[in-house]
Amino acid sequence: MDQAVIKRMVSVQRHELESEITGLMTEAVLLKLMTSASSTSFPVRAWHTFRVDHAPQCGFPLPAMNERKTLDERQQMTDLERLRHSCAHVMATAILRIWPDAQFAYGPPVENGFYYDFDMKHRITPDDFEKIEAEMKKIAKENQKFEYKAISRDEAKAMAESGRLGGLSERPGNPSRFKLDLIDKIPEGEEISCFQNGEFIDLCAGPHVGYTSKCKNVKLMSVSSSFYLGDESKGQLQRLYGTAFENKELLEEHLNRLEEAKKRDHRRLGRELGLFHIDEMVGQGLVLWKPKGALVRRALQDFITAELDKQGYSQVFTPHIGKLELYRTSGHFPFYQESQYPAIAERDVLEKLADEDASCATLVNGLSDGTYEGYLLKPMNCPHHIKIYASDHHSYRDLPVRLAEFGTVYRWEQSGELGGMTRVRGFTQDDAHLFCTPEQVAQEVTGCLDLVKTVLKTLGMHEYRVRLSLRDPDSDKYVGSPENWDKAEAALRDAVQTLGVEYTEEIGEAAFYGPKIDFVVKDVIGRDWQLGTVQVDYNLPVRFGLSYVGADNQPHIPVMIHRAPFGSMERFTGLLIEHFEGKFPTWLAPEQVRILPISEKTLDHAEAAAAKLADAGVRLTVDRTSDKIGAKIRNARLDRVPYMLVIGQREADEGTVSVRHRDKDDLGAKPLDEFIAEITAEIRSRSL
RNA sequence: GCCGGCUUAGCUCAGUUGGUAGAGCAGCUGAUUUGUAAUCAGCAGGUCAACGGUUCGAGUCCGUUAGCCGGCUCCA
Repeated sequence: MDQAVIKRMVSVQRHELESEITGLMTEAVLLKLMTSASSTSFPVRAWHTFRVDHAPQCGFPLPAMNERKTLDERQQMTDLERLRHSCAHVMATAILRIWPDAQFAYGPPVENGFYYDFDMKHRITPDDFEKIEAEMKKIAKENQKFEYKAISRDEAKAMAESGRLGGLSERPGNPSRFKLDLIDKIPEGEEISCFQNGEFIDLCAGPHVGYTSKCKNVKLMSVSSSFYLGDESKGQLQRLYGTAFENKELLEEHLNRLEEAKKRDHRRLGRELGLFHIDEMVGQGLVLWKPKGALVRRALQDFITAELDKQGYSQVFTPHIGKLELYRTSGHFPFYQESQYPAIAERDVLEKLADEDASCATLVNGLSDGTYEGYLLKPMNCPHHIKIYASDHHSYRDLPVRLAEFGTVYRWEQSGELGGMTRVRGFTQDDAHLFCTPEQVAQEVTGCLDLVKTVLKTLGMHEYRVRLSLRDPDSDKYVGSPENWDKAEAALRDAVQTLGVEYTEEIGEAAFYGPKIDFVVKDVIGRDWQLGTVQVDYNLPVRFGLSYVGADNQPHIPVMIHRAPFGSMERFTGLLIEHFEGKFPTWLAPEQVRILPISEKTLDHAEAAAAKLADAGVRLTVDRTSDKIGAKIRNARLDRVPYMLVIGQREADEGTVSVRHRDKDDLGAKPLDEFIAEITAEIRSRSL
């Protein structure tokens, strides 16, 4: 184990021993922590898992590439995947014809196409695409046959050594180092197969289409970098992405869809609709909610707040910072320093160190090991909520205690990770922590899941998947008793089954302190984003020495549930913008009605109608420009305003408004009062 | 953080082989008072991301930095 890691572990364990909560920790946990400094697997993996799984804002982990699928599994490709995988071979052939030094690693089909990872001297840029595509089309025209061959391990190695595997048989080059490694990864006794098309032979389990002529409807999409087998230490490869379809029409349809998708990108719509802004001078990943975006957020928060009131939550407010001591106790400091904004040292400390001419390192180390005290921008809300719980004595009769807050947290995400509203450095979680008895866990989790489901249903978001993350019984990285784990997992499984949606159970994906359920949705360019999450936690209550008095008049440790139905307001709103293409349902729309007077002559009537609508709580504006009615309608539609009310002389005389919906065109004239009744009902019911 | 690409007016983009910046939309002003997706005219708007270099001369070539975009890694 890395010396530095051991050192940090020991320091935290010492700290834990010294802290008053230690006495309340279970013997099992303590023993595990004490013995773990010499163990090779527990602490690092446990902390790693904590780090990966605990945050409500999580992406979805990529499938482990080094987990070798069996031959059978690999050969279960759909026809389209088979075609795309074959295109990857054609692409490799083309690249080798142009740059014979290319070394190929791994080239699977993926959701919307295929890629191949390779290493070579020349750096591919989009300018090269045309050339490569032309060569690929030539290869398709040559109509090479894909030929399967089973070869012995020695043969395979010999071919790779001479550079003929994943290289050009006619122009043997250096050893194919990735292929050599991949051969070693094939279990002894398993068949080693390769496929040859024309001059190109590749180590490959297949399957492939019959001939390269099938591979003519291809398009190279983008080039990027990757690591061999996803391992940073193994050097950087170039990854060239392409897509392919059975025919030209399907390919073009796909490309058109991508163009359409770009138009609903929340970064673009956010700017066009004036919803949010991210300013270089404020800081990367720090979202400024503009007035219209703020209205959307307020509507969402009002919605959640109403649901929480129904379900017996208590809303709380906590500060944006807390003492380092708080995060030393929770365990987040100093382990996550690299993903936190640097700590804020106390003024006295700074003055003292300045007098001593101390170095920055002295300050940083002192803050890390607790010599000096300071504050941290909160990276999560749990510790603050825990302290609210701990500030009162609790009987089992009081539980569950449900503390909710729209809590803003700050995390120093890597700069390359930031983007739009979906991955940011400051975000507000619609967070809550439930403290309950072990017996109450199942019921509380069900309640949380119902809330997530209600939220997603109300917003018409049906395209999500649910992941139940369980522990790996063969691993020793989890804290808590197996009985508690069984209970927690059973409770989560029962709960997720009542959801009535499909879910996947993923062994080994649990947090080290407990299992969890995540809701994952896709953005317009197909990336997975975790939104809602429900997590069961047996660990933090122990670390903070939480307790309640049970029916037996003895102290017991409560179970904590972390949950956030939106995940974060920023991410959720970003995905919502894309989901609705900016056409928010009326209850969410920042501008619900725009009144369009035909001319200035009816402006007074328009203003009178506006006053009545505003009285009824409708968000509206009046278009006072001297544009013609056609232009006013066009502008309102571009702004995605749900309802337009046209008021001309006719309407003024009759006391009506001509209603136009952004999607349904002219709905005809009706009395203003009737429209007000209809739209307020629509808003109240949060109808889609 | 890593690899690659990009950065010209508020937005979308032109700008030949280096010869000191253009359009459309938006904005502003004026005219127009209009019946269901763009009325007309004028005006204004730029240290060509920043800094440094090569050159008689740099938006254009080279370097550094920042930001953005796509991946990778990461996401307590």
